[in-house]
Amino acid sequence: MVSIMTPAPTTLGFALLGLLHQAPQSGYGLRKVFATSALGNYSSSPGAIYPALGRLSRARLIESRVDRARALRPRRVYRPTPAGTGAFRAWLAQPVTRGDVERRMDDLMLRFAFHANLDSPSDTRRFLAGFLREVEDYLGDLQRQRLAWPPRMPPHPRLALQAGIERYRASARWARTALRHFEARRGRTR
Amino acid sequence: MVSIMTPAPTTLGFALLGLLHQAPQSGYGLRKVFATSALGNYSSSPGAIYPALGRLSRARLIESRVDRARALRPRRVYRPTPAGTGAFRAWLAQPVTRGDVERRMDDLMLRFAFHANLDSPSDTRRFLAGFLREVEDYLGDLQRQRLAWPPRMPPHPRLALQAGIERYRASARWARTALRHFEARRGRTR
DNA sequence: TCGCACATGTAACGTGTTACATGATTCA
DNA sequence: TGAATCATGTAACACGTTACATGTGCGA
Repeated sequence: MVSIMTPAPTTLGFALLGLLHQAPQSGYGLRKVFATSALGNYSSSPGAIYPALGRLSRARLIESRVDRARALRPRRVYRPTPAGTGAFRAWLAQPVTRGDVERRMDDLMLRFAFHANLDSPSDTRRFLAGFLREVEDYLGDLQRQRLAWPPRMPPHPRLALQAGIERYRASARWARTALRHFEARRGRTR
Repeated sequence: MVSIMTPAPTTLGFALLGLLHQAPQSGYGLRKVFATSALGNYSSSPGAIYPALGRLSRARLIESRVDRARALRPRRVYRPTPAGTGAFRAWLAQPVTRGDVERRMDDLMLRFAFHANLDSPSDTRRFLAGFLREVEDYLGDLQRQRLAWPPRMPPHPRLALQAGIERYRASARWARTALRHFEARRGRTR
């Protein structure tokens, strides 16, 4: 449960929280993960990471201790608190909204990737089913827009719309495949 | 030519500039366009639009006059200046970068759509060729990442990567089709 | 008369970006 | 000796979001 009165973390905050669920780490370690892994879309700049860690700390979602293993170069190592684990799980289990698929596709894929930490196939299926529903919905709207397009206009805007349609079609196909993957595993999860 | 010392407009600024090239409009009119058309991803909130118009004005990229057609309800109507037209064209003709395809796909599609205003098939071809090159480049990286993935990991992150790959594949296919469209028109443009 | 569309703005707030600051350790 | 890496942070800045403020004209 997130304690009331603290604003919800941003996507960057949840990404950090998720990484800390895989292994407690220092700010510098987290920066390296962002700089090298496919999460590279998210900034690894210290001006983003350290304040975000500070906010998570103040919200009591993570806690830190100073690691003096090598005495002269101490690192501050962060780990999630129980409240942080709760907030993280709640974030993962959030229903997929129309706004998410319209504007926050990257966030959605991040959330999906972190379902690996949750290890709850039913939540993953719910996520994928919701994702597919919203994508198909939006796709319908886009296609209706294309049909309603005034003819005899320059081709560029229509082509730009078409690009979007094809990207969302690819997402829908992906979701159907992924859903089959997790349907197949239904009932026989460790 | 953009006068030196004024910072470059944001994407929202260029979007406004582009719309004003189609027809001079008031802030309210522009807001409606954002609220109703497929540009809906960009915010139509007054707190974004009006300050952006103010910045464009200060940079002398647009100018405004007060329309008193119906006297008691005046509107401030904006139109691009010659400098604004120059900046807009320069924005459209900018080469597509790796960073653009990685993180600013929406901006790219907006730019592509506004090529309709430019009406220069060679610029459009250059844009599409650059776009295709960078997308294929990035796709190569993503696919190498997938191959290098440590086996025996939970499937979620790999599937998230796969989703990205398929979206970019769709973009590459789209670009090839669009490029053929403009190649076909080569030489016989009005 | 009520509420909606027209029309333009400002203020507070949070966040990310860029750039800077600091200092130790390791390796060529 | 000097550069790169380890490690943590701060400050200035611009931007978008949300919410608020203000007032007219028009149709039900």
